[in-house]
Amino acid sequence: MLIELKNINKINITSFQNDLITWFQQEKRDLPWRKDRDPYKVWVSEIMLQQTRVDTVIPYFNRFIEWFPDIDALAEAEEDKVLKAWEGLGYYSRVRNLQSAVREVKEKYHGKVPDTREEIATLKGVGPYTAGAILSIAYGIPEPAVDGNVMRVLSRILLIWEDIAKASTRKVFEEAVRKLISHEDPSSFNQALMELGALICTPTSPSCLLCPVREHCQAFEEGVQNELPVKTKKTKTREVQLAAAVLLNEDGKILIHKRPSDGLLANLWEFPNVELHHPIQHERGTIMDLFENSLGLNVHLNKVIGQIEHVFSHLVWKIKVYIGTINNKIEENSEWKLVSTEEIEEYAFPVSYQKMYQLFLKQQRTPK
DNA sequence: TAACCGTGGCT
DNA sequence: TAGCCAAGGTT
Repeated sequence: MLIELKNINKINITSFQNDLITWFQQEKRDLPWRKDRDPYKVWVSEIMLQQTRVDTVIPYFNRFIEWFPDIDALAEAEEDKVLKAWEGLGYYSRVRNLQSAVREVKEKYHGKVPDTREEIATLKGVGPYTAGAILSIAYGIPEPAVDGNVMRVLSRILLIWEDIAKASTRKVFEEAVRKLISHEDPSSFNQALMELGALICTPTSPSCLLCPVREHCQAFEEGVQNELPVKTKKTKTREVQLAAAVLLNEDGKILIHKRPSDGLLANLWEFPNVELHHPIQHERGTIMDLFENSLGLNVHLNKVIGQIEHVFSHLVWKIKVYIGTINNKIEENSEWKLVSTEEIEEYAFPVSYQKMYQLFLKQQRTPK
């Protein structure tokens, strides 16, 4: 760590801070979470922005703040409505953790978001980056907020060759930021590093000729900006075969199921489905048996209406989609619901099952 | 440490 | 197109 950071001595820190912050003040994007420094809104935006693009987040952020304008509103909301607000954003545990943490802030901290790293970092879903982001942006405290942008930018400026895919590497950059950060304007400094990474110092083909801190950049000086940062490749995804069905009862209502409260897509809704472990199970009759065993209901699968391939970050679902019927009377409870096509809009589904529902609607429009 | 946890845009 | 990538956190 010390060996890497010797390159900090080559930086004129005051000049670097000034060039970076001046550029940021002139060029920063007008984003909805930059309208004020409300710690709650900063917090919501930082959670949404985790592994998610700015353009994707903007409409979600606006609607989320409209539905849940403050800590009280989110603390008191139904989880199903909170998940509906997050529908399509991905990484759904983020918002369940956020609501849990907001409730803790309401009860334990009288509704005020903590302003120390020790306290804020204990909140669910608030890791080292998010803690630093809230502390610096909402409270003006000079704490590092090291995300992928910051590691990319500083790896180039300081010529740091450590693998940023390794979790332990983040500490190297936090130490660097602690030495570089402006104590006059920590908020602008941290945001400027990220903004620079997003707009200028991009992963591929960085716009060095437009860069406000080019003269401080050791990678540019050596012509190796395209070799940084060092990031090892991830392992490839595994494949899961599923059969899923839109099942209608005698009244034309659709059977839906709430997923378990942990693991993939936790607490989101889905259509009944079974995993196909062996090739032999791909016969329709066998799949019907699997459904009946899994649901404890008399199921008839009418026909296949399509095939869906859905890619997650670490696995691929290949879903054979059926339309079918159920004869038995079903007891609705917290886990199983029979819903009309109007009522279904109130439930949060992952994108894979939204695609499946679109297949069903298309089938309804063009019967036989 | 490395796997898990989503989605959509880009090359 | 298939892989890479984006303001990470949890286990």
